[in-house]
Amino acid sequence: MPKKCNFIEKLREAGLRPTKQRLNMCEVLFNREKTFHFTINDLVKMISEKMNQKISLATVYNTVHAFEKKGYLKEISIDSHKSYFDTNTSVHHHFFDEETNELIDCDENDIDPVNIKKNITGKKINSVEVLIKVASDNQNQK
Amino acid sequence: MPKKCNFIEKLREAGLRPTKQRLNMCEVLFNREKTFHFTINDLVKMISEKMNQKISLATVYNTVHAFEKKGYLKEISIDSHKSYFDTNTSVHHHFFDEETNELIDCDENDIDPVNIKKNITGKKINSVEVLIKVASDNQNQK
DNA sequence: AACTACATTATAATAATTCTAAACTATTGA
DNA sequence: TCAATAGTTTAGAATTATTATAATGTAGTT
Repeated sequence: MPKKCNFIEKLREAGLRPTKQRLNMCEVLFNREKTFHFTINDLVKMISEKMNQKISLATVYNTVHAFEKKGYLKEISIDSHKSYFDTNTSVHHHFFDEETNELIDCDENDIDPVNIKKNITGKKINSVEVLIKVASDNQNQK
Repeated sequence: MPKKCNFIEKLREAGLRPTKQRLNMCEVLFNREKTFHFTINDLVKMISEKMNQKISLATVYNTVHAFEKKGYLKEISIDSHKSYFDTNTSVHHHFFDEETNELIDCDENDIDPVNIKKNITGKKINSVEVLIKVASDNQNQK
């Protein structure tokens, strides 16, 4: 688990000034065992609760976008109304539970690599993302 | 290519009343050789141009959502700011050109089926979608 | 310490989408 | 055929999510 000083480094390396607000956000986002998914709304709540300190909504948007640009966060878009960010920025896929609105990481071992046989001419592939939408299986209860 | 009467049937079968507006939208969306992708904005423009007739924005939203619910359209979400609809509702994947903002169907032969080895317990898979983000390959020019 | 560039903030502005309630229209059945 | 009714369309208001603005504040540099 990284300490505060590591976040200062982390921000500096990305060319971002280590401000109070950014360090608070780093604490909330990265000072934990497991990576997780959140919406901007979730995050604003988490910051004000955990840090017990006010933060401007604009700052949260700015900082999330700065972090995304620097590769500290990844956006996962489900549909036009559901957009999440992921603190796990490695290449991995997702399950999305359409009933609970829960986004769940897909373990690398649970899915075979996606094999693209033919790409578009003159283009390079930047990313390949699989989204598996699931819901409860009620066949048994019927 | 379906004729107007087919659209009346199509709508009725889905439990939607064949109104003038919905038939116009069917013309614009489904009376063509190839399936295509559009945003709500695109569609509003297309209707007013092609049909030479005014349509309320609210109606376009309502109708697109009704069509989506009935399986006539599928939403493809790229990120929180880019949401497309697809008149091709079959299971297929997409390329997204990050430079031109163009969404391109991935031919079935160009990608191997995605093999999910382990699903979440108690859940059934509703859909599996792959999104391949591409950009121009400038390595040669460098 | 003072300067400069960048950040934060509250608020305003914008954009996308949904709601509302009145007017309209397709369907049903007398 | 015509009235009843249930669903639909509409303009505009309301809502929500996000971004812009401009004043104030802060980090890094000299």
